[in-house]
Parts: sequence; structure tokens; C-alpha cells
Amino acid sequence: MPVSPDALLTTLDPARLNLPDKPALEGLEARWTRIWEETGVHRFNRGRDRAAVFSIDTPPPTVSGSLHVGHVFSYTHTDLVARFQRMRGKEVFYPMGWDDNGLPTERRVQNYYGVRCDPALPFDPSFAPPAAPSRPPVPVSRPNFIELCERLTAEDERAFERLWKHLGLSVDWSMTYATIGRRAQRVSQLAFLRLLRRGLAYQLEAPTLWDVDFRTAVAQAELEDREMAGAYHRIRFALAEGPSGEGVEIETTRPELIPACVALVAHPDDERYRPLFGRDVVTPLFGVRVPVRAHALADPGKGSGIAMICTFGDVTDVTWWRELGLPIRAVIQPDGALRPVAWGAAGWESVDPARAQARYAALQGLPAAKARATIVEQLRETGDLAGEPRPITHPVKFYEKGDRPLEILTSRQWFIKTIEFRDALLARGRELQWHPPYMAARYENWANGLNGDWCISRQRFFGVPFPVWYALDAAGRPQYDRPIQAREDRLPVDPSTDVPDGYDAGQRGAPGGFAGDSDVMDTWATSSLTPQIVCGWPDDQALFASTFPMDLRPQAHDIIRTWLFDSVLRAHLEHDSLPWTNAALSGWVLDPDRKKMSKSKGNVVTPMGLLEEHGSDGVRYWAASGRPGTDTAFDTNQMRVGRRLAIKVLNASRFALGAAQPVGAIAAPVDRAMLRQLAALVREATDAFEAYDYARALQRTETFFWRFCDDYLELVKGRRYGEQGAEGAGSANAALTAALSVLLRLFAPFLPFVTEEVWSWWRPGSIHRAPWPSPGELESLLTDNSEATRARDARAYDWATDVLFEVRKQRSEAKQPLKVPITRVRVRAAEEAVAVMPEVEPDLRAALRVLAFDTAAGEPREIVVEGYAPAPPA
RNA sequence: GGGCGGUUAGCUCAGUGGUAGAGCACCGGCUUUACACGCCGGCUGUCGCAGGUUCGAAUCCUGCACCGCCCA
Repeated sequence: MPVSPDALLTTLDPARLNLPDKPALEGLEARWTRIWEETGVHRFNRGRDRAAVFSIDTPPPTVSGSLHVGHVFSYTHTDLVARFQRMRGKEVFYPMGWDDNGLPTERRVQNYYGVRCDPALPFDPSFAPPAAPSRPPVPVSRPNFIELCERLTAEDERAFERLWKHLGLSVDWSMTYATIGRRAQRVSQLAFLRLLRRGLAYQLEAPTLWDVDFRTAVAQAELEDREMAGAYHRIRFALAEGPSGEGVEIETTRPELIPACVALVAHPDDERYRPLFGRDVVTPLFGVRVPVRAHALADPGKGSGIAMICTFGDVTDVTWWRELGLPIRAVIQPDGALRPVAWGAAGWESVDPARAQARYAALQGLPAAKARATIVEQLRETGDLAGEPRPITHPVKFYEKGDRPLEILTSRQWFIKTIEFRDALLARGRELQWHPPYMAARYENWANGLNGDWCISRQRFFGVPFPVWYALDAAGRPQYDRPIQAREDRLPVDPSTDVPDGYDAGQRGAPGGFAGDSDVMDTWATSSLTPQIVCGWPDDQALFASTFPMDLRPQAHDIIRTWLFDSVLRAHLEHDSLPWTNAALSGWVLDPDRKKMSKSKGNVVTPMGLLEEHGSDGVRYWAASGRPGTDTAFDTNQMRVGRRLAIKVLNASRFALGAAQPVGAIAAPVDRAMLRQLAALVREATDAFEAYDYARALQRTETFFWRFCDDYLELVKGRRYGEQGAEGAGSANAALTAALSVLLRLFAPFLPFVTEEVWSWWRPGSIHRAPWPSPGELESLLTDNSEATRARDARAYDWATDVLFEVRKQRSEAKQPLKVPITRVRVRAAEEAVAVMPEVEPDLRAALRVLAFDTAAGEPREIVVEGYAPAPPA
């Protein structure tokens, strides 16, 4: 219910005015979160058109983790924008999600209940989890496992919601979603099937990054480099033909992959190795003939300049293997150990199969690191190791959640086409408005560095399954090239329990029957669809039309390559548009050592404890000082400052409203000047907010407010109590009321609790649905806005504050208490100042307890306290 | 190795061509009918370093150093 600006500013219904004697912050969070919920202040009202809606794609926090101060920090930033836009008259679409999909939840459920997911098992409707975690873990079906995941995350979600409400997030809590919820699954599966039909999703047996502990494929975006100790091993390969004893030495950090060697490679221009190109060499220990090839990626300066190509030791091996058309000889199995190999069989030909088998027998079943040590011993024994291993440190690729180096395994995986859209995606990145703008470089970097399509299948259980089955041939082999797709109207489906059309359940796994795809999607394959999930695509077209493309994606900068990039990709492919027009990247919370606030530290300082100690408004104040993209120090001192500001708002408001009658025309020059300065502040704060610079809006408002309290309130105190008659009091009261109304609204996004509290003393409705202040509503209160009057009013106010400062300073230096009146202040000043003195002198006399001013025009300026009256009797 | 950001008071940070700022901390004073969770004052700087442009540079340009992040 919009209220007209005039009513907001000038009317004060004494019957409504309800000033507490001793205002306090305590209990405001509990009171107002309850009232906001009851009155639906933050509820999204459907039916407005797209232009009237501001829609926010909030990051769903991971529920199996815990919320820490970093969350409080960045989620507050989003809420500041949401509250601003709501007051600007936008209908704010601000749902909250819970990220319960994926590995973290899976691990937690396994440990918590002592269960293990076996996707081959059928759903057991009467299943109940063990009372205590059992050893060994109980195998359960995927639907049962997911049920447990949902049960556990539901508790976390309630705790998260309580904290968010206490912090004052103006989320519409009737619109929550979970990334493993039915709707997220439906959208993920639907989007996938549409890509599949358009040929934009495909499956392929291909070398894939693989984590041997999680036993799943991972995507390029989930990689990180870690500096590891390693060693160069110089290893001798004999020439296949020619005099014995002739050979070539390569250098490798992974000698355990010699049995997987398929070629040697050197740079085409490398004179040392040119004569070898096209000839064969024989691998040590295993006696496999492999060719020597030329490729530009071979670095002549690295090691001996010639390298062995294994299937697969690293991503360069994959490139060489693909571009040189080499065979595969894979030795690493999914758990990271060396798999059984039949030497002498097809693909494993050896000049001496018996010897190869004997050597390999010592390696088989060992994890890569152990196999390395063993093979080095063997090479030493045979004399194929030249010199001793040379220790180095080098970057090694890890899955970001993993503990052992990634391997590259050949397996059947699902991919979404990405590479061929690189240019279009770069263009989308430029179309997006980045806050701060330099974050766009992260996106460009990433897009330019992509070297393959996005692998979206994961060999895990708690995730969104691929909605496809495969027909089994007479031998029971799946026909992967012709997946049976689920019908759109049936989604979501779980192919491990649901049965495709045309089959019955008894045919599962039987020759001539069917089998469900056993993989689940990468969590980012779901998270990249949060705009589609929250905006109702494709089932609620009305909602979708009024919210998509969304206005804002707030997120942390470390997931630009994943969440942001993938979301842009999905919207580009599905809707040929950006998913949102603005992206706001929040910085990190740094601990006092300027390191990213660590989990352990974040857990020591619990967010709820902070909110209770400093008040939600105080904590929000600290968070609001962090501009988009800027890392901010964890600083409880700033929270204390914020709390003090909130208390000041309470007290100053009590003063401003404390003698609110009589009200009259705003006629005093200082009153007018103050309101004009406030109008300028409104302009500045509005501009800052529109540019997502809420930190500046707060800082400017705070500075104004503190001066307003220290100078203006002191200056008008006597007058507003009637010392200069009803007219002066009426002007001061009207100005105070107007200023308070505007200041409260400027502070409302930052300090939602205290501003709402004060608002409720004298205004109907919530401040959070009140219109954002405009300069015009203040200027319209002033009858004379001519240039001359403005200048003269400003001079009067400036002069008054100058005198205030000078006299205070001298009183402070003279160590005279305020109750001692100053008998006389001699003033010499420029003509302009002297001219306005009569208009401000009564205010100054009252504020400073000066009995008399002696004012004269002249140079230089001089303001001198001439004496103090004897202290009045107590 | 490439890219991005940062370096301003003891601390946390504003300040994009015109006399270096705020808060906190520190020091001194003050019970002042909105507020002692307060008020009034005071102290505090080779604006990372070196060049350059300019009448004038914390601000623009070049190089360097250090810190952090992103990507190889």
C-alpha cells in the first residue's frame, strides 16, 4: 500500500505516536521477523509485468556444511540490494535454495547412518535406517539413500532458515527450493533431454579426468593445481632395430606408466631426435615396441627433450594420443591401482611376454605411488635407469575435493557441447554487467582456456540421475548408442527404479530387456539451472515471463568458472539469452592475517553468536562496508560501530519525535539548508545503490547522520522546545520530522530492524515497503528554492557550524563544563557571515550557552570566547 | 609463465588532476532533560619504490617490489 510522499513527511498523528521511554535494540530481531512473516512484507506478489519485478538468483548454500561469517557477509550484500529495489517500488523476487545435491551430503549420510548406496538394489518402501551407524555399512537402494539424504538435510535447512531470518534477509520464505528437490530434478532432466535431442548433449567413450578415491569423473572446472614433490627419472629405451646398446633416454615423473607407454615424442625441429622419427623403440622391462613421433607440444627444453606418451599420464598425453592417432594401453583402474594385464595378448604385444608378465606381477594391484617405487627398483636392477631420480616440485592436477592426484581414465561419459560456443559465450560475458567490472576478466580467462566439452556425468548416487535407459541385447549388453529417453511429462524419473515405456519391471537387467543409466549429473549441471528452477521454467510460463532473464546473480568470485559460466552456457543454449543482466561478485572475509577466513576459524565464530552479541543490524553494518569484489577483514570492531549507529538511530529518533508539536512552515535558514543537504545525500545514495555501491550509500548516509546529530540537533534543540516561539519550533519540528523520515528510509536496507522499530512508533505500515526517498519530496517542503535563498541558507548553516566548532573547541581547551555559561563571544568575520548572524544567533546562544555575541565585519576571521560566568549554584 | 586486484594514520578503510580524510585505537575534558552503548576536543602520514606527463599527481603513464586471487 504505497503512501504518498507528503503524508510520509509532514503528517504526524499524535494519536499514533508511541515513543518508548528507554528504547533498546534487544529483542528487535525476534519481534520483527515474526511480524514480517505474519504480514508478508517480503512476499513476492505475482502478476506484475517484467519491468516491475526485480528478480534475484540467490546462491543456495550447501546445507551439509555450516554457515560461517563469509555467508553472513555476502548474503547481506544481496539483501541490501533487494531491500533497496523493493523500496524503489519493484516487486522483488527473492527465493532461497538449499544446495543438498552431491558429494558433501552423500558423504555425510553415509557416515551418519552407516549406509552405502547400491544403485542396483530395488526401492524398499519399508526401509528404516539403522538406529546407530552400522559396520559394515548397510547397502540401500538409490531411492532409499536419497530419502535419507533428504531427511538429514531437512534439519540443516531449518537451522539455516532461522539464521537467515535472524540476520534479516528479506527472502520470500514461501519460495524455497532444494537442488535435489523434485522440481530441480525435473528441470535438470528436462533441460538435459532437450540438449540431447538437439545433439548438444552426447555421450562418448573418452579419456576423462578421474578421481580415484571418489571413483568418479570430474570436470575441468573442478581441477586445481597443487605443488607436489616429485622426481625426474631418466629412463633408457632401446632402439628396436640396429646395433644393440643403441637407445634414447627420456625423462618422466611417472615411471610407473611405462607399461602404458604408446609412443615417444619430440619436437619436429629437434635435431637430436629427428633421425628417430618413424623408427621404433622398445620399452624397458615390458619390451613393447613403440614409435618415435614428432609433435609441436613436445618441449625441447624440458628434461631430455623427448618424452614418453602414456595412456594417460596427463592432459598433454591425451592431446598427443588424439592428434597422433595412437592406440590405448591403459593400466590404471578406477581405484587408482594397476589393473591386471595379459602380456602377449592383442594390444599388449611384447618382445618378451614372459619377462613382461614377471615384471608386471610385482606392480599389479599397487596404487600408482607404490608402483612407482617398485618400478624404479626394477629399472635400477636392469640398468635402464640412468643416474638417480632428480627431485623437483611441480604442479599436479587434483580434483578440488580430492586427496590424490587425478588420473585420466577412458570411460563412457555424458558431455554438453561447450567448445564450439566459445565465441558466443565470450560475447555473453561482455553483455553481462559485472560488479565490479574487472571480474569479467576471470570469465574471459576461463572461456579462453577451455580445452574440452563439459563432462556432466558422475559415478555417484546422490544426485540427479540421467533420465535414460538402454535396451539390452541378447547377450545383455547395453545399446549405448540408442538411449531410451523418459517422457517429459513423467519427469523426474529415476531409471534405477522407474521402468521405460514398453517394458515391464521384470525385464530390468535381463537379456532383451533394459538397464537404467547408472550415473548422476554433476551438481553444477543442476546448479547452472537455478534461474530456470526458480523462475518456473517451463511449467509456469506466467512466472517465467515476469522474472526471466533475472536481474541479479550474486555470488562469490571463486566460482565464476563453474556456477556463473555454466549458468551462462545453459541459458545461452536453452533460451538464447543471458540468465541475468547483472552479476555481483562478493569478496571474501579475511582473518586478521589477511588470509581467507578458514573453516575452523569460521566455526569458532558462529554467526548466531555474532548476531546475538552485536545485533543483526550491527553485523549487517560491518558486512555492508565490503564493496562488491572487495575482500574485507573480519572486524568485530566494525560490528560494534554498527551497533552504536543503530542505538544512535533509536535515540536521535526519540529526540526528533519527542516534541513533535507544534508543526509549521519550514522557515528557518538552517532548517532549509539541512534539508537541502539531505536532498543531495538522497541523490548520492540513490546513484550509489543503483551502481551496486551500497557501501558508499551507507558511508555517506552515516556521515550525514552523525553530523546531523552532532550539529543540527544541537543547534535546534532550544528552538524546537519553544525558546524562540511557536513559529521557530514549528519550523524545527517539521524539518526534524521530514529529515527523520528520509534518514530512516536511507538506513532501512542496512539496519532493517532498528529502522522498522522507529518507523512503527509513528508511521503505519512497514518501512520496507515505504517508497525510497527522493530529493523532490524534501525540496517540495521548501517554498523558496531560488538560487539566492539556497546560497544564503547554506551560508547561514555553514557559519553556524563554524561557530559551533570554534566555541566548543575553546570551551574544551579551557576545560569548562557546558553548564557554565559563556559571558561573551567576540566575532570578527567576513561581511557575508556577519549578514547571516542574526538568523542563527539565537540557535547558537542556546546550543553553546553563550550569553552574548559581539559581531563585527573584518579580517582576519576571529571567534574568541571572552569569559565564563561563575558556575550557577548547584 | 599469463591475467586481475591491492599497497594511504598504530588498525580497518574512503578518496580517479587542485591545501591528505573517516571510524576505531590513543590522549585530555564533560553526568549536557535523545543517547555514558553518550558528548566536546586533541594527536597521528616521505599516500609501497623509482622515473615520466602536468602550472599542479595519492589520483594519469612506464618500470620495479611486496601481498592476494584467477588461469596455465
